[in-house]
Amino acid sequence: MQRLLTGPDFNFEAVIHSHGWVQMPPFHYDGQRLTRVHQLPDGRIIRIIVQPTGNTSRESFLLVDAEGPVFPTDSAEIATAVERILALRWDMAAFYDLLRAEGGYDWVMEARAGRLLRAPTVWEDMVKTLLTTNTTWMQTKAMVNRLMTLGDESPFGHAFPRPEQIAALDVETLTAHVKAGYRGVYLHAFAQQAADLNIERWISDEIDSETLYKNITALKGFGDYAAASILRLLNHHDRLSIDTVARAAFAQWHNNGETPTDAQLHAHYDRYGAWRGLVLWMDVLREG
DNA sequence: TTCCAGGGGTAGA
DNA sequence: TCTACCCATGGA
Repeated sequence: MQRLLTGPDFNFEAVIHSHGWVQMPPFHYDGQRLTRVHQLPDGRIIRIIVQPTGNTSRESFLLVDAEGPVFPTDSAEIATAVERILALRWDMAAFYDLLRAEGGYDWVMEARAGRLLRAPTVWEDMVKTLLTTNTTWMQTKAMVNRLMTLGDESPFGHAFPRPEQIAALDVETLTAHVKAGYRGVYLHAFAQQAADLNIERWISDEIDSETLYKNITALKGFGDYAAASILRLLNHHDRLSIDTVARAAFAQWHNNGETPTDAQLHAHYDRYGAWRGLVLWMDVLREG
């Protein structure tokens, strides 16, 4: 058990429900505790358990526990994973300053929204994003659930499969097992390239958004929507992830119910500069 | 049966 | 750069 400092502008519930990842393994949320089946670098599989201190959602500490073959020397690795998962180290001050100046987004500051739930690896976030393209959310979850069975087993369930495990399968087997449809070849090709591309380094602040965009869209199956979505999880918000959800949100809040063109979306959100993508996502998350 | 979903690749202009 | 067409899957 360890305690992690979150800072004052952190809301556990807001991060948990910042998008759909919480609905898919290896995440699980029971309403109080976020758990995640986590594979350590040496292959051991543990379950990480995170909950805010007390029963409120705005405490400044998180309680982090782990089950399974855990050693005291794992605490740093676990803390790093949790910081990554909950975007603990994101500084939201500039974002909130912008929204205060712009007006109309008081709920974002009240909810301490803006941080996004992420996997501990770029690989997992990119694979899941690929499986959101041109399909329903229900099918995305089904594909991810089937994909999970290709990862190593543990008493807590499967760990998310590693790139080499996906790459080791032949494309036909992978596609049939996941029922990934035409995405199967993209998934397999990505798995084969992931290590050489050193994608885990893409989390680094040292790589600019434009370079990351070019690297991501160079991969088959990752277009503008997917790249912007992945960049958002990498804390780069200067691109709009335009999909049916974004169009529906814009139609509801800004366009009298009419589906906007991409040009309309760009015209509206460009004023938010480096934060435009996250502002759009706040409109998606906004409730009545 | 047809449409389409948290889109993207490709050929042809 | 822009458009038309194609892509597996499965719920509505």
